[in-house]
Order: sequence, then structure tokens, then C-alpha cells
Amino acid sequence: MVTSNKPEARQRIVAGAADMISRRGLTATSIREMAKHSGAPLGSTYHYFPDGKQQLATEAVRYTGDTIAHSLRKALRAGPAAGLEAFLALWRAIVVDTDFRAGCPVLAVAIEEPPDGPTPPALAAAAQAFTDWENLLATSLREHGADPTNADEVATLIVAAVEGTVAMCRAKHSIEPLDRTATQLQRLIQLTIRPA
Amino acid sequence: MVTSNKPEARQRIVAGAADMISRRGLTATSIREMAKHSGAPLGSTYHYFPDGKQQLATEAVRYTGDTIAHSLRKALRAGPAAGLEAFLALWRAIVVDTDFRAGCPVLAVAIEEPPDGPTPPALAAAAQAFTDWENLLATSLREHGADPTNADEVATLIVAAVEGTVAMCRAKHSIEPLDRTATQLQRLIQLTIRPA
DNA sequence: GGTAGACTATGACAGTCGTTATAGCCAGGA
DNA sequence: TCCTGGCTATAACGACTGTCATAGTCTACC
Repeated sequence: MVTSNKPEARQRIVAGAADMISRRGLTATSIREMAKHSGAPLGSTYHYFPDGKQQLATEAVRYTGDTIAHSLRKALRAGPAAGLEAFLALWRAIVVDTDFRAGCPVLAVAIEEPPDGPTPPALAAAAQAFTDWENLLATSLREHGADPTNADEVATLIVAAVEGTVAMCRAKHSIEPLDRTATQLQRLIQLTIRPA
Repeated sequence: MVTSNKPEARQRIVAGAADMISRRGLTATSIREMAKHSGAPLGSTYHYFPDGKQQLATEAVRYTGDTIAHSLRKALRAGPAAGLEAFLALWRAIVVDTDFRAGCPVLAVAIEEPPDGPTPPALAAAAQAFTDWENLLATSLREHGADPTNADEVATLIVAAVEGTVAMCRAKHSIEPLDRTATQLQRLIQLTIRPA
């Protein structure tokens, strides 16, 4: 604790914002709440993120996208099935540990109507996060013998299904949907890497 | 136009609220906007829905859940594949017709953190809508020879995947994810109703 | 004609929103 | 010692939030 922990403050705000957005959604989360949730003063958020809420939200989405991608990449070194296992475990932990209150901030940003004009950067970051995850899964599937087209389609299905299942778990206050989805997605992976 | 169209006003408000929630989310949509969006005065919303925003949101979710369930039930009479086809077409139309601005109000409500205390009725309605859709699909799968456990799991996967895919389409401003998901879900249905 | 009840118009309430401005703190280097 | 620059504290801005109360209009029936 001798060294200043100021450099970490910015990071903490981003992580806190991601958590908050994953619970409440982007528009429904105020900058004041994000600041308080990460123990930072309101003034600091505008110091670190001069472009305001939009910039903070964008960095929060990118942070989540990169964090998940990093875990996924590592797990996929043991093959697609292990990668899916880790991907599911990751979301399961988030949902269960927060008692079904938190979910995915990328999804939350994705389903908010953008204002007229150019696509807001936060929405673009959400699209990028989805694409990154899909690419990681598709590459792994191809490397294990999947037909390229099938690999792309299954990768998209996995990301979509997991995102949707997390939402269903929150609504039902149960992780059962995630267990069901897990079984079928694993079955599909086996079918995909060993072309019938 | 001789008869009064007042009885329809309430219905219009509910439908308008569902559309609005599917675009912006529940908390991010104000009662004033919902009223204006359906051409009703603000005072009328509190006349028809004395319990305020919560009641209106709940009815909007139920309305969407029932509407989709009705279409799905009808399409499933031609079998699970036809049912999935119709389910996908339905969401595709919503997403494309609104230029990727609207999605599913049930999902939108499902991912909003409830306040402390009892589960809000809108969230319960979202859970019910998901369950209804799953049951329709699972029943149809069973009726066409699927193993019961597989039927339940595949039904959950279908609902989750479609919901997630709609969100991905909105983020990417493209219906390609829906096409990919469609192909793989159809493949999975064929595999499920003809046990390997 | 008159009256009851369904619906609407209007305005207010206390609170929050995103954002900005200004002034203050408090560490580091000269 | 002073001073510079990163960070914070405080207050304010107009606009918006959910909700309610009141007064008004209009329609349908007796």
C-alpha cells in the first residue's frame, strides 16, 4: 500500500460500470451510480472519461469483451468442448454469484435502441465482442475437423444461445436453462467436429 | 367509425408499450413516451393502468408472450420444423422492419435487475412467456418422436438461441446471425425427432 | 333535458438525469 | 519554499422521471 493506487482507479471504474450495466442496462444506469458503485467520486469519472457516459460505457463493453475472450482463448487450447465448458462456467458463476441479478453487459448494450445518427461506439463495441467470441470458437472448431461453414454457424449459435440462456436464467431465477443448453451445445459440438 | 373506438385504446397502449420496451428497455422507457407513442394522453395510461408503469409493463410482456405463443402454436401444427421456421420468420420481420431497432420486450424485461423485495410481476411475466414458448416446442418435438429429455433441452436451446441471435443482429445491423442460427437449429431438430 | 360515469387536459410534486464550472486539495519536482 | 498538475469536492443548469390531484369534457342512458 506504499505505492499509490490511483492508476487502478480508472480500471476499477470501468469494471464497476460493466457490472452495473450488466444488471440494469445502459440507459437505466446513471453515472452517479457507476461512480458510487466503484467507490470513485463523480468528478473523477469526468476526469478519466471526458466524453462522459458514452465513453465509459464503450470502455466497459470492450473490457468485458476482452476479458471473456481471454478466458475463452485459453480454455480453447484444450479443444472446443473444453472451451464451451469454460464459457458456460464463466457465465454460470456470474449469474449464480449475483443471485440472478447480473448478466452480460454486452447483451445489455446490444438491445438498446441507438439514437438517430451514427452508430454509437458502445454498440459497435458490443458487435465486436460478439464477433470476437464467434471467431475464437469457429477457429477452434475448424482446427478440430469441422467443416468451415458449419464451424461459423455453430460458433454463432453457441454465443447466441449462451447469451439468451443467461437472460432466461435471470427471469426464472434458476440455472436449469443453462444446464439444458449446455448438454445440447456439447452434443452439437461433437456432431460438428466429427462430420457425419 | 360510427362505433366508438375507445375500447381499443387500452389495447393500443399495451401494444405500443411492448414495442417501446423492446427498443429501449423498461427503465429507459418513460410512461410519457409510451403514451405519446400510441397516441394516447398521459392521463389515460393512469386511468387504464392505475398501478402505473409496473402494471403497464406487465401487460405488455404478457401481450407479447401470448401473441408469439399463438403464432407458434398455429405453426407447430405442421410440425417442429415448420414451427421453428415461423418462429424465426416472426423475429426476422420485427428486426428487419424496424431497421434493427426493435427486438424482444420479454428479453428486455428479463435482463433488468429487480429491486429488493418480491419479484416484480413484469419479470414473472417474462419468465412465464419463456416457459410457454418452451413448452409448445417441447410438446411438438415429443409428438414427433423425440426423447422427452432431449425435447425439453432442445426447446430451451431454441428459445434461448433465437433471443440471443436477435440481440446479435441488432448489434451488428445484420440478419446474418439469424440465418446461421436457423440452419443449425433446423439441423438439431432433425437430429432430435429422429433419434440417432 | 339532465345526470352519471368514462375519459382527458393541465399542472404540480419531489427527485434524478447528464453535464459543466469553479474552486479546492495534495502529491511531486525546482 | 513555491508551484505545477493530477485529482476531488460542491454546486448548479435545464430537462426529464413516476405519480398524483383537480378540473374539465364528452358520451350514453333515463
